Amino acid sequence: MNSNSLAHSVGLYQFQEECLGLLTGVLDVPKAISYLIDEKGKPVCYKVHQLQPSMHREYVNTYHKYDPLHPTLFSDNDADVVKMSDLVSGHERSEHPYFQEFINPWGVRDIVELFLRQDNQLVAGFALFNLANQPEIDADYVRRVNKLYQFMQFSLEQSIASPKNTQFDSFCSQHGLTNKERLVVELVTQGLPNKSIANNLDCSLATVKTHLQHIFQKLSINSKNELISTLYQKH
Amino acid sequence: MNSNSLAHSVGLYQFQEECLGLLTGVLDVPKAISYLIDEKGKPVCYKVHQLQPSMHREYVNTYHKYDPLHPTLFSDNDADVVKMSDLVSGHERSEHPYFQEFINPWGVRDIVELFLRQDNQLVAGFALFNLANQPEIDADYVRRVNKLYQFMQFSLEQSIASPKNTQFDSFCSQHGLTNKERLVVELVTQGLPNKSIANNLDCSLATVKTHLQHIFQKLSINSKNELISTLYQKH
DNA sequence: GGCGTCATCATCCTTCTGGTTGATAGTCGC
DNA sequence: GCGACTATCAACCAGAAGGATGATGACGCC
Repeated sequence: MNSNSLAHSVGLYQFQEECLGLLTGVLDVPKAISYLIDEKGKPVCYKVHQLQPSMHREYVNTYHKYDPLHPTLFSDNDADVVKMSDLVSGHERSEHPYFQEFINPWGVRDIVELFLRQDNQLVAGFALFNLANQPEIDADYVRRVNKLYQFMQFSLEQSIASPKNTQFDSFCSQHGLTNKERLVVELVTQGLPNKSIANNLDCSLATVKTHLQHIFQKLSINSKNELISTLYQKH
Repeated sequence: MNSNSLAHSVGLYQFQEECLGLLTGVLDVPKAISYLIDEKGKPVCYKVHQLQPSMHREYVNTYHKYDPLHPTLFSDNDADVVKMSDLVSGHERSEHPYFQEFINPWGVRDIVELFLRQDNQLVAGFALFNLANQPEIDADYVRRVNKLYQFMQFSLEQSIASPKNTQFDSFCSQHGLTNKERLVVELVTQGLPNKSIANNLDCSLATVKTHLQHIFQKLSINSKNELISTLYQKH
């Protein structure tokens, strides 16, 4: 277990939700989506804001591989707030199937993507949509997004170092939980049923159950209920 | 800040600065001021944003004692975001020296004050000014302030360790749980399966399940997992 | 007395969980 | 390369939990 990925599961799930609420609550955002990024760089735990499920499905099934804002493209640099229109030429915009078949038909003019990092590694992303029937994204909007981003990143860094999370961390290390197992624990503490956990992690129910089995064994417990209560009683 | 309050507010100083930056960066705020609140309820560690030193001096020397938004007035309730114009009558506004001599001459039309709390105790405040030459504060502005406040408070709770004083009683009363139901909730938080709960309460499994049904209805949840997690996270 | 609430229990049915076994595939260290 | 660990998934089963409905006795209230 390396120190990078250690950071992954620490309270991120709820943090992500709060961030999405902040962005959509403060800015004029008709659609937005956020995700965590697992140890392989894959987006998981999607949370959407007024985004059609069918649009998301199209993206996940097909178009994600053409996404010029896909997190894997930004894992090795230090990009934080990126605007799609700054990256894509007019030619691409009119020619490439990603735009012809996906972005344009859904009425999307532009997207601003935010990347949160821990120890220089991507851990979460947020995509804010700008639609064709809206005012265009201007410099002031970008400035605000940057301000919000700055505070989110600050808050994230604070949270990780906080006693609450170091306790969670040491709890997990104490019992030798792997990264995936930690993430599962976190989702369990949110009160989610296994099916939702599987959806969030984009894996099968069987996998979730196997992870749980291992967690139960490592902690010498028998149920998710016990997991939550032991977790909170230690704190 | 003395050593006492330092212990109380480790990390708050920078947190306050970041919050002020967030508020002034995202909202249209011509002047703002923030402060921490020491153990006696006194504002300390002022940080200003485009606010004239002389105005601040006047306030600190003289007018603070008339301030209808002064933190001491809100320490015993759970006010979070407060607008001056909601508290002050037109009569006061035109008659009272605080307005005649201080607020009005400085061109201030309205003020929105935010109060951050830790363990139900005030720890920091933020005053956002609205000037006479600006658009008036509207509902949307207040909504945005509330969103920002919500995230600030969340971030604070994440960042700073605090003995989780889960007001269990108030939680139960809030949702109108009966005594038996409270008892069931308590046993659920111990991670017990229904059968054990039944044994503990010396009643049948069916009864426990009925109690749980009622609890779930009252809290609008679906499972014991959710029950435990809402209990620990929301309060 | 009648009404509402609370606590109690039962039955029936569906879904979710936990436990087990077994299998594949990738990574890491030696 | 080999073994240990990790992540993934499948199938199966027993038992637990969730949801609906109905019923009974106790209590307090107007």
